[in-house]
Amino acid sequence: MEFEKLIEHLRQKINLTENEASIIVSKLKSRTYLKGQYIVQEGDVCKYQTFVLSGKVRTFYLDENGNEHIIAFGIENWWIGDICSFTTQTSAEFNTHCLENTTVLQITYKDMQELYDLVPQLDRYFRLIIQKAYGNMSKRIVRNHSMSAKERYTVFVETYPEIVNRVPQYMVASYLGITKEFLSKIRKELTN
Amino acid sequence: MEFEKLIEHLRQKINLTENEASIIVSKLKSRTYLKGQYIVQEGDVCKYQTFVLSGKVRTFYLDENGNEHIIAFGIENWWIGDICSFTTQTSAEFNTHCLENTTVLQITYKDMQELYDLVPQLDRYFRLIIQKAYGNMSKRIVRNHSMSAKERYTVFVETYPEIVNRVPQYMVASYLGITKEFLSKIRKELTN
DNA sequence: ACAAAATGTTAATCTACATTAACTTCCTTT
DNA sequence: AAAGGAAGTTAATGTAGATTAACATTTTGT
Repeated sequence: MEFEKLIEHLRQKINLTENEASIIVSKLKSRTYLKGQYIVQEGDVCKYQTFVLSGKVRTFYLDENGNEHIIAFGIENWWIGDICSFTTQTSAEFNTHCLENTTVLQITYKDMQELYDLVPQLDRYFRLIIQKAYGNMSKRIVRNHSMSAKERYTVFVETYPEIVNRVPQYMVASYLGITKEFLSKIRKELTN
Repeated sequence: MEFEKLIEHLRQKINLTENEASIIVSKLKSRTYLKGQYIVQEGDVCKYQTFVLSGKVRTFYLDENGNEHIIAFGIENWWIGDICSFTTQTSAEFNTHCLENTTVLQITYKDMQELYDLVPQLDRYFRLIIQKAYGNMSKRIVRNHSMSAKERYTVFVETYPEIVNRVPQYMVASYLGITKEFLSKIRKELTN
């Protein structure tokens, strides 16, 4: 069943008794969003910790000039949303938007706090997950400062081949922090 | 005593019994590094989780052209080092270098794993710490993509006034991802 | 107190990438 | 299958910030 997919995912990092697994399952809600719908909107509080079962989303910031800046993509088996907003239950600065019909599992803030007390291993699981994400963010900052746009694009293609082919090019450009026109030029140079 | 400073710090986020506190204290080693010494060097494995009691450090990446890119500063009450290297016990890509004589508390990788089992609240503590750091990193990426260097400098000055005045300007420039010459120009414009 | 090193400034020139705008191709809806 | 919108391309021009190099100032070690 679909809840099992998350439990399996958790068990790659932590041990869970059957009882603990069923406690977690009891807090999960499954939901499907349609392409174009928002899971989190800027200004709202991010209500759920959200795990993607299938589909594809992007998390982006909208600046004062109305330009989008993509912070992250999210596909199968990724946790998504505005972590900052969720953990502090304050209004979100970021938007999480579905690029396809997307099926997710969600846990409310209150349930999540209870879960952390009922299943302490979840503290460990999320510590491990976020440690890794933090390491990746650090490296992304370094790359932004030390590499040219062309090099960054090449690294992105190698790191996330499954994303490059599934999202519009202009979103890859936004993720890399360049314009779609410049990415287009880079791609032309790379094919020659 | 100096170990108490860390315990107090932990108790701002989690509850610790006297027994748990003394278990943690039993794993701590205090050490002083001199100005100019390295706590972590690129290529070595980051051996310790390190908490700064006093002093000041920077963590930077050295690119292939020999340019430094500062990822983070670290002062009193901050955890520092190369998280990626520590958590995977693989060789570090980053260097952590003392800008002043710096006194720290350190826990080895092995002791840290034992501590997580003996004091499960530590999983929570580090989850909370890293969640926050991750949120800050996300915002830093957004600012790098959406704001001019002048705006980023202004935000930096407002956010970390205690750092701006205590580190050389060229390091602030490196942290912001610009050259020292350009930062000099920005500062001149801002004083007019 | 002095010399040497580290840090900071200025200004000219250069370049990676942005902006604009016109055009093409692809995708969706009916 | 036609039409309209979304996505991608091309090319000219503009600009934020890099590079270089010479010089000024501050800090440090002896």
